[in-house]
This record gives sequence, structure tokens and C-alpha cells, in this order.
Amino acid sequence: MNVGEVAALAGVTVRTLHHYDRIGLLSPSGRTAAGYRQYAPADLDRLHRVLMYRELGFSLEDVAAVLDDPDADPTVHLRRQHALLRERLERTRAMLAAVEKEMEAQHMGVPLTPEEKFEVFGGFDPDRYEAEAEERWGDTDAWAESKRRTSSYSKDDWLRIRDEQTAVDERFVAAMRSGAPADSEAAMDAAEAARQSISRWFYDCPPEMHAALGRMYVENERFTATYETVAPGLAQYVSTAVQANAARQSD
Amino acid sequence: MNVGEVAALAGVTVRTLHHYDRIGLLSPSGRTAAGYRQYAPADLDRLHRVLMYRELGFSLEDVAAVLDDPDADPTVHLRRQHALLRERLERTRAMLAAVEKEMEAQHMGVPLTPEEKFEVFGGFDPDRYEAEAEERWGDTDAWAESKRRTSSYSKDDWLRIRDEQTAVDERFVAAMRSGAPADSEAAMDAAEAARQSISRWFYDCPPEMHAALGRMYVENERFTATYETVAPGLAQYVSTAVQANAARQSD
DNA sequence: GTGCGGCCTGACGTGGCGTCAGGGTCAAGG
DNA sequence: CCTTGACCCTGACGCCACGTCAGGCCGCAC
Repeated sequence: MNVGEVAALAGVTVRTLHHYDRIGLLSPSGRTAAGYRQYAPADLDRLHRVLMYRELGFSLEDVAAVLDDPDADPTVHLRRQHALLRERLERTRAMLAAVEKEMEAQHMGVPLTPEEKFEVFGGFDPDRYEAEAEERWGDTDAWAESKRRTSSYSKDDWLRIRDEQTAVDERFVAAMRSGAPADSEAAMDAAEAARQSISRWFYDCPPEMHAALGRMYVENERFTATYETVAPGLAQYVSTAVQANAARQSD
Repeated sequence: MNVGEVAALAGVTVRTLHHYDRIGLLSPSGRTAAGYRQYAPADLDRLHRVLMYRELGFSLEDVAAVLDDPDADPTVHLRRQHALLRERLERTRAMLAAVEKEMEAQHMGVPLTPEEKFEVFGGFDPDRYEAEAEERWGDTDAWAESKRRTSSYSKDDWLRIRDEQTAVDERFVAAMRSGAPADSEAAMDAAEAARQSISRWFYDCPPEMHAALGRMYVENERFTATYETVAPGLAQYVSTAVQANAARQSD
């Protein structure tokens, strides 16, 4: 098949196929003597995957990365696409619910505050966070359970969660400011409170998993930044305290 | 509120707010003496709508257009956003179903042909088509009914529909090639078959509605192009035949 | 008064194509 | 055999929605 036919079949422009060729994302497996691009069935398969991932918000660079991954089991792609689509379904449902809530509120003359509107929609930027979390945690059970649980949380639930987390952070800060070392009883107790909070609201988080999380607090810039804005040095402090607490429990 | 606070609340960057200000999409209603942008609650409302429409795929120019529409009843926006989100939900569901079908096929060792894959996904470019149809038909009952019905169609159904439409087109072509005028009995019979096909597969299409469709065949470049690729002059021929048929029925 | 974080305005860079310009290719009809 | 019109090629520039510095002005805490 030549470019025009492929473009018509896939619903893209010829220019798009040229572009994918030039950047090396999808080069046709053959050319005619005159230089015409010739696409083989395998090329169509690849194009299909490209378009799927593109639709799901991947950059073309990322698409190339996942498609050229040597562990290129085709079922991996299908499973990942399935997971991402389900996520998108959830997100769309949430937005739909938010709009319906707004309609209702407006109908009853109860104006929502701007905060309430942004809370669900943009607010804490669910899209990027979810993408990163998904990438990091793959399809672990914890991630699935967290998704399942949090999907039904109300605004009040989220407020309570935030307050609880703030309170735990305060305990860490207080311990640190008092001069107690990160593996002191006070710090470890705060870590334990944090672990239980996670288990209560998101997913069952045994000490070993919490220790892994603790390592991430200093390895991952995002988490580090979060803690460092609360108090300088807090990321390292919390990380150490969490791992110490996990070690204490396994004794 | 100043830019930083607004950006954090809405989950966008400061640069984005600067951009929206410069292009006139969202200018803060005030400035401090030092030139700091000051956002009022009304500005946040507008930002909220901007982000909604952006998320739904509108260009910033189009966002400005709908938001500055003088018929700026807030309920209009909510209703439109609601409709668009439901569409997106449908589309995501369809893609999810397609992926599941692929998984199943792969699991059972039945390889799908490339055509089958693209059929649902890209194929006839549902996104743009839907967007245009929605714009054109607003939220008419016909549109809603069509959506409702077609959402449950299987691949075999679509194949049958395509064959049926091809057959009807062939009747038009044959009539035209035979030299029969567009308001001849043969042409009008073909038109009637087309009308019944629409009613059977998409929505109840009475003669008047079909006449309106007929006018669109020559007014809308897309439909014109479709028919003209089958045979030159066919668009005008079909258009005339459809309207003649509608007139015949009302007698 | 001196940091230090936040704000300002240019100005250039980037990703994913759209859109000509200038020219070769190929199958059908005269 | 030749022409004609549809399709293909390769640059090269344009565009949108920002990202990313650079250079400099607030503002408030110590």
C-alpha cells in the first residue's frame, strides 16, 4: 500500500505519515524504484499502535520508546492500552459528575465557590500525577486498590485526608525541630501514623512497602520537593524515619 | 489573587496565564500599582470554563469564541460541556471495546486483519465526523437516536450497512448512466431506498428530513466530495433525486 | 539593608504537524 | 505514443500553545 491509501484507511493525513517517517517513528518497510513509500501489513500494525498511544496522550517520542521496547510482547501493549482507557473512562466520568453537580447547584441557586469547582477538575492535577504513578507502580495491586477506593471519595473525605496528612507532617516537623534523630521513637511513631493513614485511605501498606515508599521520598524529586517546601531537610528525615520504623516492626 | 496562587489552584503554569492574558483570552480584571496581575472571582470562573473547553479539545481561539458569545447564558456552557463529555465517554467505551475484542482475538489465535482494527478506531475518522455532525445537528433527537442505536452495532452490522449503502449508490449511478433524469422514477426509487436505509439503521428519517439531507449533499463539501469520488455529477444527481422523492411522497 | 521568593516583560525554542513550492510518476484515454 | 490529471517526492516555512531562559523590578522577613 502507498501513503495515500494508508492515510485514508487510518484517518490521518499523508503529511502525518511523512512526519512519522522522518522522525523514524514509522518508516515503511519498502520503497518502489521511483521512491514511493510501500507499507506492509506489519507497518499498519505499528501505525495502529502509534495512533492508539497518541490518542492516549503520549508524545511521539514516548510512543517510539514503548513500541521499541525489546520486551515487545503485543499483549503488553493491549493491556496497557486497556488500563489507560479505563483510567480515561474514570476521569471522564468524574468530570461529567462535576458538571452535573454544577448544573444542580446552579439550578438551585446555590453558587459553588471557585475552589469547589477546581477541586475536582484541575486542582491537584490528577492527570500528570496519575500518569507518573501508573508508570512507577505499573499495575500493582496497590495501585488498583487505591484507584478503586478513591474513586468513591467525596469532597469531605478528601478534606479529611488532607488534614490527616498535614497533622502527620506536623508531627515529623515537631520531632525534627525538637532535635530528635530520625530513628528516634517520636519520629518512628509519626512514621507509623503515616503508614496507617495510607492503609486506611488508599491501600494496604505493610511496613516493607512503606519502606520502599520512604526510599522514594528522597529518590523522587516530586516527593522531595513536597516535603522540602514544608521544612528543609524534612524529606530525608521522613525517609529515614519511615525505614527505621519498618525495621523496628520486622524485629 | 495573583498569578502564582491562581496557577496553583487551577493546576496550570504561570506562563499559561501570561499567555492567556496576552492573547486576550483571559485578562485579569485588575493590576496592582507595581503591575502585578490581580484575579477576581469572575476571572476564576472564566478560567474554569477555559480549561474545560481546552480539555475537550477546543482551540484557544474557539474557546474565546464560545465564551464571548453574547448569548452567554451560563447554562449553555454547562449543557454543551455535558454533551461533549458524554460523547467522549461513548468514544472511550468504544475504544475500550475494540481493545478488548483485540485481546480476545489474540488470545484465541484469530488474527484480525488491519482493516478490522482501523475500522473502529481511525477508519472513517469518527472524531472529526462526530464533531461536525454535532455542530450541524446540534442536539436534535435524530442525532441522539443515531448515537444510541449505533453504539451497539457490531462489526458485521457496519459491514452490512456499508454494503447496503454501496448498493444504493450503485442504483443512483446506474440510473444516471442510463440517462434517466434525476427526477425520474428510477432515481426517486433509489432515493426512497436510501431514506429507508437511514431509517432502519440510524434514525427515523421522514421525507422532509431526507429532503434537508439532500440539500446538504451539494451544500456540504464533505458529502459532495464523497459522492463525486464515486461518479462525477453524482452529488447533484442524488440531491435532486432525494428532493424529488420527498416532493412525490407529500403529494 | 540585604537576601530571597515572586512578579514583570521580552525573546527564543519546541512538538506535531499544516501548507505551499517545485518537480517526478503512473495509468487511462485520445 | 502522448497527454492529462491524480498521486507521489523532498525541502522549507508557518502555526499553535505553550516551555524556558534572561534581565530586572517588588515585597517582606531577618
